[in-house]
Amino acid sequence: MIVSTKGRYALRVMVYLAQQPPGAYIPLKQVAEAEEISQKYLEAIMTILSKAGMVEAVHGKGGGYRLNRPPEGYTVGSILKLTEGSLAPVSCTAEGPAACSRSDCCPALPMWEKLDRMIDGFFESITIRDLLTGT
Amino acid sequence: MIVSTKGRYALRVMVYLAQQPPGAYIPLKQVAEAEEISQKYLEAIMTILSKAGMVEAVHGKGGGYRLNRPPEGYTVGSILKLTEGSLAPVSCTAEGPAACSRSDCCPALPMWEKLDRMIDGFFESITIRDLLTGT
DNA sequence: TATATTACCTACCGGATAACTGGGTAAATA
DNA sequence: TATTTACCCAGTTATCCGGTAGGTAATATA
Repeated sequence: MIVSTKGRYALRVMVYLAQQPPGAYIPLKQVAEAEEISQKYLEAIMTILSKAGMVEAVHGKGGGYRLNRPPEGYTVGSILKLTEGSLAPVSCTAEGPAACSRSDCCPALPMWEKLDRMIDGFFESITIRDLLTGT
Repeated sequence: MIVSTKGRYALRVMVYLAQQPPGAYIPLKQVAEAEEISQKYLEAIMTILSKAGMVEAVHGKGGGYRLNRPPEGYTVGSILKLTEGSLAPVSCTAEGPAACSRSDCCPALPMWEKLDRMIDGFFESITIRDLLTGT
């Protein structure tokens, strides 16, 4: 599976936050209830997004999360890469120490690389705004 | 991971068989050694391909496997779908009892469906011959 | 007929990962 | 000071991937 619930939950939260009054901080509890997602599980996901600067977090009463850019400022790819780690559909295209030992003679490698680029281009061409408007 | 070693091994075996003398039956042992793949693991994969009519199998001495079509008669997609079961990058596009309960209001569903079609089209447009010739 | 060679079948196993859950601590407000 | 929130860490359960072990059935050759 190329995209787990982790990444899909992250997208749903971003879309939900984009639909809230501008500037308002939304507590996680509200998001979890509205989206019917385990609050505990969401905590881990939101912390990733927060640390990466995708959302703004405020502790304490009246706090919560909010977007710090307009919805078109987030590509789907940027969010998925954060939460999923990678969008690569196969391990064959890994470089460095994890590289495949047959990469220099593998007849399928060019295909995997092409697929990699295609998927990356696909997700980078879509923003949270596109998801909102159904474009 | 959208394509596991199972599917990748299957592709490598098909490419290997395509490179052998036409009509010859190749024992699995030879394939496993040449491709450095666990023979036992390959057995399970080849049985799938054989049952689906992708290769011809002959028992006993002098037996083995061979292709029953020219290399361009096999799409990469047809082989991967067999061994992987599905090429879907997310479970969101599943239908029937496994369908997502939020499918009627999910803002991301159209995106997943589009990705599904894109990946399917990609793999169906490539044949074993393309892998052989590097086209 | 006996033996070697091959495909095929069933069952099992260890490790990794996904998807949570529980129990805290730290920061901010009322 | 009490409450509300984000954040941190450790465990848990189930699933699946990749592989192994030990057989049986089919075919050829001596």
